[in-house]
Amino acid sequence: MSEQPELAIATPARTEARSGAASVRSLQKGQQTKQAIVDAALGLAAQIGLEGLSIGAVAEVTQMSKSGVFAHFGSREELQISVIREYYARFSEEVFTPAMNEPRGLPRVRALFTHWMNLVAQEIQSGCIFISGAVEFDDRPGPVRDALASSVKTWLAALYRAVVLAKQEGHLLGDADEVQMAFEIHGLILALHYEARFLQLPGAVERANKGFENILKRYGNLSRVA
Amino acid sequence: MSEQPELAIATPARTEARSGAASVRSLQKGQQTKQAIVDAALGLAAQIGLEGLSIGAVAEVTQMSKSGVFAHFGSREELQISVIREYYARFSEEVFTPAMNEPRGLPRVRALFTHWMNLVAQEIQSGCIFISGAVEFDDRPGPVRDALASSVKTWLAALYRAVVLAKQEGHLLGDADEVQMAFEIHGLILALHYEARFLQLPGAVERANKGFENILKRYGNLSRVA
DNA sequence: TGCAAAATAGCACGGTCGTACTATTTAGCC
DNA sequence: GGCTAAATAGTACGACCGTGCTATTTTGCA
Repeated sequence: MSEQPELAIATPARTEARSGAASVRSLQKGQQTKQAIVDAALGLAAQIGLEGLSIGAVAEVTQMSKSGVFAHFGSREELQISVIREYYARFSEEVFTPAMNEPRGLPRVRALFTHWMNLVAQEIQSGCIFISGAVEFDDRPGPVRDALASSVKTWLAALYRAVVLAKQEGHLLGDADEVQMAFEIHGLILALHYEARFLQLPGAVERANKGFENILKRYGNLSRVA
Repeated sequence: MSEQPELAIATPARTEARSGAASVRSLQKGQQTKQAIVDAALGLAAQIGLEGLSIGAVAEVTQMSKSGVFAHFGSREELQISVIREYYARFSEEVFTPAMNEPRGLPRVRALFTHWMNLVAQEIQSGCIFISGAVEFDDRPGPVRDALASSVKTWLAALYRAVVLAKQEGHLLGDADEVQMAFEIHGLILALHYEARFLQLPGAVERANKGFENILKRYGNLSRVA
C-alpha cells in the first residue's frame, strides 16, 4: 500500500498517454501535438509562472495558432491543470521513483531529500511550479489551486511516509516527530529556492545539505546509523 | 554602527513623510492621498500579489479615477516600488525595531524570530509581499525586483548580524555557522507560510516554533543559556 | 477674495487577453 | 482514392490593461 512505486493521485487521460512502451507511436496526431503543447507550456510556466501562462505565448512557442492551441484544452484553466499534471509526473519520476529503490528507512529518506534538492537546484534557472504556483494561487480558489494543492500534498505525504518508515526501522530517535521532521526538510528546500533563485546568493545548495545533516543530528538514532 | 534602530536602506521621500510627530497634519493634500493610495495598494498587493496589482483596482478601492491614482506615481512600476517601501517600513517597525530593545545575543535573535513569525502568522490571511514577490520577480529583472531584493537582503543581513552578536556574546557554540543558522531560520518561516497559507494545514505555527527550538539545540551554547 | 498651481477626473489609444464562431486543412479508414 | 471526422487556422468581440493628453476641480497662499 505505502510501497507502490507510483504516487497515488488521479492523473486521468495521462495514464494511457504515458504507460507502456508504445508511447508516441500509438498516439493519434492530436494527442501527439497536445503533448508537445503541454511540454512547451510547462517550460513557459516554469519561467513566468502558471498565472502568467497565456495561450498566445504557448501558440507562439509551438508555432501554432491561438485557436489551435485552445481547441485542445477548451479553457486556460484546463491548460494550467494539464501543466500541473505533467510537472507532477516528471517530479514523481525524478524524485520519488528512484528513491523507492533505496531500502526503507534513513537511506530512502536521504534519497528523497537528495533527489528533491537536486531537482530544485536545477530549477534555480527555470523555476519550480510547486513553489511559484503556491504563492500565485494561495488566494485564488478554483480547480487550478485544487490540482496544485493535491499534487503537493500527495508528494509531502509520500515524504512523510518515508519518515514514518525510518522511525519504524529504528533509524530515528523514539521522540522523533515525523510531521515536524518533514516540515523542517520542506523549509530547507524552500529556503534553497528563495535564496538561490531570487536572491541569487551562492552556496545555498551546500547550506541546504548541511541543514539536512543538522536535522539528522537532531532526529537520527546514532546507535543504528553510521 | 550595527546597533542603529533603523535598518539601513534608502527610503527617500518616505523619511520626511514618516518622521516626527507632525505626521498627517503637516502633509499637503497630495501626500496625504498618496499615502492612502499606497495603503490600499499594499492591502491589495498582499492578497493578489505585486504583479496582479493594477491601477484600475487601486482606483476602485480608493474611490478615485484611474488617472488620479496614476498621476501620483507616473508608472505602475513606481506604484509597486512604493508598496514595497511601505511594506518594508512596516516590517521594520513590527519586527526589527522591537527586537532591538532586547539585549544583544540570543534574546535578541529569539525576539527577531518571534516577531517575524508572528507577522507571517498574521499574514496567513493577507499574504506576505517578501515571499510572494520573490517568486513573481525571480526572473523578471528591473527596478521592482531590485527594490524587493534589496529590502529582503537588508532584513536578512540584520538577522545575520544579530546571530553574529549572539556568537560573540558566547551564546552560541564555537563551531556555529552564522550564515547557516540564518538560512535555517529563513526556511522555517517559508515553510510556515507555505503550509499554513497555501496548504492550509493546521499547526504550522507550532512546528515553526519547535523548529526554532531545534535550531537552538544544535547551535546554542547550553552552558551559557538557560 | 482672487489667482496660480496642484490635484483629480475624463477620455482615447493601442495592446493583450480568453474565447466563441466559422472556415479550412489534414488524417485515418473503407 | 475518396469520404468523414478530427485537427488546425482565421477572425472577431468584449474586457481589462497602462498611459498620454486635456479638462475640470480643489487647494493654499498673496
